[in-house]
Amino acid sequence: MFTLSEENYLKAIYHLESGSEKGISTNAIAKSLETKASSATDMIKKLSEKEVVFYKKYQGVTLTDFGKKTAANIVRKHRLWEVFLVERLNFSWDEVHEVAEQLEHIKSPKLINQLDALLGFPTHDPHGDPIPDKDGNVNAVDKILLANLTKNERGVCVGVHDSSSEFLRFLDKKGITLGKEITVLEKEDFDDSLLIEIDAEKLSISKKIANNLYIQK
Amino acid sequence: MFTLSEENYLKAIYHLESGSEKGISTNAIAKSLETKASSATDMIKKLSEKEVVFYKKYQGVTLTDFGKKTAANIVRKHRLWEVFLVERLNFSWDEVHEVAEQLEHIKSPKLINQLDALLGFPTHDPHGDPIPDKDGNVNAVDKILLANLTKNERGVCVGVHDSSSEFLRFLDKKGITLGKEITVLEKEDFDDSLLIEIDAEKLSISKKIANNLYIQK
DNA sequence: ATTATTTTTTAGACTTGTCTAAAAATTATT
DNA sequence: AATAATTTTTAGACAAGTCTAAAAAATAAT
Repeated sequence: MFTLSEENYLKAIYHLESGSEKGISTNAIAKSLETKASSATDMIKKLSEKEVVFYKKYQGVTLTDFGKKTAANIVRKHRLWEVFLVERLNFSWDEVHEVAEQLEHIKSPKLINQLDALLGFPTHDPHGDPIPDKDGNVNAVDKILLANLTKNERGVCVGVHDSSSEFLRFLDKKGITLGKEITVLEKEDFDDSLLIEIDAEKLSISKKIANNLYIQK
Repeated sequence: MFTLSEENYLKAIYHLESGSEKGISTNAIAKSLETKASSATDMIKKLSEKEVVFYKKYQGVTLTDFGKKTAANIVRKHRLWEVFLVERLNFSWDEVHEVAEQLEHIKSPKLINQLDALLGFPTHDPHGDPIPDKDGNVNAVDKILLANLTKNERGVCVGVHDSSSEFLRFLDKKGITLGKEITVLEKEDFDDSLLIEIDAEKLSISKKIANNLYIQK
């Protein structure tokens, strides 16, 4: 069994690992958890003892298979709870993160399996992120950043990279939600902004926004 | 804001207070939390600092109004989650306690208000215990122990005193559930056992059972 | 009304998870 | 390749919550 702190470190390492081939640095872990490198080192040693990470001094860490499965299960719980909050408790997608951060640590296999069933075995959370299955497997989808579409290309909005409340509320304000179709009408060389069409209306989108929205062609 | 440990102490004191006029002894608190008296003393001091209990050395503690409200809110959350687990996630009444002990510490007023609404503003948990409202008020019902009924008296089963899994599973086995009507046919002086009628069948009930079942006349 | 027993508190220690400051190792730079 | 800069680790300290053992206070018993 893992403590709250151990679970948070595992989750952070899990997220950092997707998207980098090498071991995860102590500094990266510390930064992502808003703590100090020395604290991260201490915890890494503990996690290594518990055989959820491989660790060699100064070489960073990688999750073991057991570690991956454990971390994926925490992410699974987090995302299932997010679905529950949005679909059953009228939370909006920018309100769920904090609460899910708490709920993900509740220990009860029955609870999470029943919740999964109640929600109809959802595959994605409200931000479009995939929900790992009971064995920790995730269906990777071939989504790309809106910024990588070329002129006249078209796709469906399927996820966000930045899931901060600020960004999500911005999207709400602009009428950009998951499932909507987006067409790139223009790409502006000057500032890399995009002119897109959504709901039959033209909308200008900054580079920053385009780099945080996932599209499926 | 209160730590997990502080919340558990508050809840224990809250439960001990209902049913005793005087201050709650250090020993009683320690026993109910399965810890040592010295630990209880330490925590009592901290709770006193935070003004949720009145405390005078060697005199035991009582909850302040603020403490009562805080504790009642934890109990409210515990019981609402129990209802959710039974009514929405197919838990049986003997499985909910452990999980609710975890869920009761989740901090999100919106979560608990929405959950309350989702469940249709229930007034009692699966064991018949009343759910405090947002202000911490509880509707005390005039329930009495089955053991206190006299021969030929009749009432509806409305709650349990002991809510251990063992006892609850025993009741399941005997077909005794909340809402059922029970009539006392005989009281046996020898061992204080009862002969009751339930579902038009006769059933012999030991003193211990009769002292753990609440009836409303 | 003393003495004995029980309860409560204090004192000091231990664990978990964190921190700062300094030392050691690695990586980057010239 | 040697030095500078950065990263990582170690050492020692601290807060929260717990424990054991001993002291102090309250209660019970003779």
